[in-house]
Amino acid sequence: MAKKTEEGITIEKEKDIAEWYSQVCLKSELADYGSVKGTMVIRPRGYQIWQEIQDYFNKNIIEKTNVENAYFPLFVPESFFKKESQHAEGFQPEVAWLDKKVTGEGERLAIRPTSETIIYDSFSKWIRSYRDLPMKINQWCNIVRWETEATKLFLRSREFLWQEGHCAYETESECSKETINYIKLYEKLCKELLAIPVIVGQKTEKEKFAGAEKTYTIESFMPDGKALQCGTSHELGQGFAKAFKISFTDKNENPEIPWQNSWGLSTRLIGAIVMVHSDNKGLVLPPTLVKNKIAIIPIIKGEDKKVLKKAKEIEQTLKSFNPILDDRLEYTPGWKYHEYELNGIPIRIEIGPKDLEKNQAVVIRRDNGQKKFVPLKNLKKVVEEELKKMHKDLYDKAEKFLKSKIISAKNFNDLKKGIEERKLVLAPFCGSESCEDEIKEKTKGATTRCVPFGSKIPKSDCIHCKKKATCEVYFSKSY
RNA sequence: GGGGUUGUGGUGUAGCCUGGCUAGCAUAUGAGGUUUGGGACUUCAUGACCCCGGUUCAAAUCCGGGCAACCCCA
Repeated sequence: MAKKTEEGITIEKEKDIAEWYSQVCLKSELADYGSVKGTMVIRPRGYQIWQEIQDYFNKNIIEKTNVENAYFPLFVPESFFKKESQHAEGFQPEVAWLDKKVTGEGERLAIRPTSETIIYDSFSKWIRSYRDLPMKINQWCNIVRWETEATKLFLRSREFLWQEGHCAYETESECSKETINYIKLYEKLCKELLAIPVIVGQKTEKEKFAGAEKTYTIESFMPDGKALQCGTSHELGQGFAKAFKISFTDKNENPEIPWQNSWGLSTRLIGAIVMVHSDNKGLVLPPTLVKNKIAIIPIIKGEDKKVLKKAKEIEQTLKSFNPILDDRLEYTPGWKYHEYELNGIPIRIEIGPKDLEKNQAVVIRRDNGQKKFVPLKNLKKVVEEELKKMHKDLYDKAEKFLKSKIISAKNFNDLKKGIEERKLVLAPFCGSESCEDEIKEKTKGATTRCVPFGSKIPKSDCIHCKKKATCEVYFSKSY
């Protein structure tokens, strides 16, 4: 049973989204601030969402693509870390180190900002023959990236939870194909489980993962006009394999180097869900993510026991939705409505004396407040339908929003104006890192999000430097 | 990286400028009573000045340092 909360959300999403976001996360009891700067406590309600994501992931991605879950150590020796130079350089600014004084050993230890290095050290011992390939490993773990900038619950914290998949293949083509497949599976997860539409594409040279040849990404767009990277899949080529001396003997007894990819998504997704779906009453969640999909609220008058009896019958009928029957007498129905709205319970069912007479119950949807008077015999069917509809409606609404924010830029002014208006701007681009830096500076913070899948090489010139464009890329501000 | 704002019971705040009584209010929490179709009422109880130092007869208030949070800009 939910505990009493002080009050609801006191600021509107439209007025101050940063404050609103914090309030929703804290007051709906998804998370709390940790005592150490930049850390967060994921509370049971938040962790439950993470578990739903894990369940979906293990069932639909890990099992179906023959990946095995495992666990690797938290600490990465500095010597491992330095083996792949681009990787080391890229992550260097945000790694937290354990000093030699602490370790008592000859070298510092990094607290993993990602686990390529320590996992590939194991791969070098485990991979001997083509018969060992493909090797496909995933781990669920925590990660530390010592951000110095302002942090935000779920979206940017120094420690977070994620999964990281690491695979090694015999051939480049198999590796490429699978790298793309994983990003598409992430897209599917966002749609089916989170009701969040994303743009799938490839990162530019500047934005790709340190040490990767190609990085694919899914990008969602937040109501405040900032993009949020929701998951990535990296084609690593043979760089790490060479650095970690991973090799195998092929069918013809020749020594070969395997091709690798890695892919991950994190608790950041929980932040995306809050941002995209929730409203001024509090949390709104796609029903798939919620264990207790229904709150049943009996309206009890005096000594009358009939209503409560009926409410208990309804509880039994709807058992598969794990309903909460809130028969507490110390709170008024109105109070309970607010409480379950704040906490994002998808459907509320009210049953009172008036309903008893008509043999019905009142079904209210959390996302749109829609109220339906439903004959008791149809209750289960209606609830089932509404839950399904709710998921679709949430997705459709978010997709409509996303589409409304996308514009195409023909010249640099369009781009600048679009960024000022907090849009997601598609523009022809040369692909150079320095050009990207200059655009960021001139637009006050626009970065490239991705080159969307299926886009063609434009015939026009780069929106900024006027050299020949090599791709069409989305620009926006981002988290 | 640069700038700004703010730290008072569990939570949100008043008081600070102009130092001085028992640190006020709301909400939450515990116990009791009355209630129950959109955050009911009531009685009693519990509970706070971020940390360290300085000035002073006297510091929540003034000064210095630290720590933390939030916001804006790069």
